[in-house]
Amino acid sequence: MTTADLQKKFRYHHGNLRDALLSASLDILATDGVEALSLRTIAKATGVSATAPYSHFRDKEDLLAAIAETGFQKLALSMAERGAGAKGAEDKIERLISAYIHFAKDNKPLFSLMFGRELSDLKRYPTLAMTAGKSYALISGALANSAVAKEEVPFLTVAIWSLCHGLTTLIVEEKLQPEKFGMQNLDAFIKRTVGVFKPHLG
Amino acid sequence: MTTADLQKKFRYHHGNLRDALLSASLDILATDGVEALSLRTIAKATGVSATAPYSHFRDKEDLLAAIAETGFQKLALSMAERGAGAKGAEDKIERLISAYIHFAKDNKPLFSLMFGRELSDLKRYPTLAMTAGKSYALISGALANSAVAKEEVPFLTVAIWSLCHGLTTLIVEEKLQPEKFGMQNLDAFIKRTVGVFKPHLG
DNA sequence: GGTACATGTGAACGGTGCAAAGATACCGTA
DNA sequence: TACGGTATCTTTGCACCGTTCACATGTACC
Repeated sequence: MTTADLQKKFRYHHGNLRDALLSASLDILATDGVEALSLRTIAKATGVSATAPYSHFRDKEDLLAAIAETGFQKLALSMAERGAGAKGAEDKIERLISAYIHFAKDNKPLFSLMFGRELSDLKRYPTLAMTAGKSYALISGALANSAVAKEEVPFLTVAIWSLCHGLTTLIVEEKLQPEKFGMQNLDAFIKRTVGVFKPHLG
Repeated sequence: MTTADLQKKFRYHHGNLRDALLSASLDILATDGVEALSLRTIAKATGVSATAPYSHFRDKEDLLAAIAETGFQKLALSMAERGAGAKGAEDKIERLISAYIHFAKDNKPLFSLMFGRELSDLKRYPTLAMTAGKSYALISGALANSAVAKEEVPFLTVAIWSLCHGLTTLIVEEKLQPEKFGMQNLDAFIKRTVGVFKPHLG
């Protein structure tokens, strides 16, 4: 650690408390779940007083929204990456959904925060809503580039998105155990599921 | 109010505090949402001390589980009723899903409690899990009575259930506005959605 | 150099779930 | 009918929570 870092560490102003709080939050979230995310815990983990976060976030929900937003960015990114090398619409949608579900499985608490009831009124966070829309746009885009009729795209997007999201939440919140349905492999199950839409993909 | 009722009201033992607490909880839930459901609020609404509920429930989660269970009963009942007069498997599934979504729309806080993160470990509540399974069994049963091949039933059940649940949560938590997708009528949209599965229903 | 401002601290308030100890009513048994 | 045990309910108190307020402390700019 350089002397500059030390100075930064011990001076009154933190330097970049906002990011430090977000980073600490993500750690706590990943290890101890959403219910362990209290402002006091986060502040303590960042080495700062309990009310310091209020200089950077209007209230707790505001901080959670910022966390959720980074989550939506990661989700959209991982979907985009996974869908990049796809061959054909069906393959692309399979990949997008697979990325979606795997992201949820690998980041359970974060995912449940993103879609939970913690963020009550999304209107308060227009940025968040926009970021969240990216994943949706990926599916919609895949359909638009397929043989599907233009006017069918919105409906099919909603249907596929719903199926994907429902499956994900049911799995993540452990309301559904894939292995109980003879689904040895999650991706095989996804492939089969997307296959349901085959007759509609043109 | 009869004298017996008055005596019951003012005597030390409440009579049936457990049910009274549940009933008060459902009221608070419906009017003020899940986040307003505190043990103190519930107790006060029932006219009883803050810790009285602990004679009937192990902890708060235990009480919430009991509430959720009544919710699952109502849900299964309303699905069964709605699906009773169905003609054919497709019609039946349409009706079941329609009942599911309408129940969620008419009981938003209750629904979000039933499927939220408040009930962390379902293993603690075997009764709840059983009751929750009834709705699932209705869809599964409809498929079993259709022309669908036996070995296809579990997969299709999961797929339809996921689609249904995903659509519902996205609508209820206002992540999706049906009218934005040219869905003037929710039931028309459901009909169209179930239509996706038509080629698979034999 | 001084002043405005952003950023942090500390104490305090009302709310929460919950444990522990005590009071009270009911119920089976003598 | 009297009694003792038990289920039920109250009171008190603790630790934690989000949030507000008055204040302290650095930073930046004229």
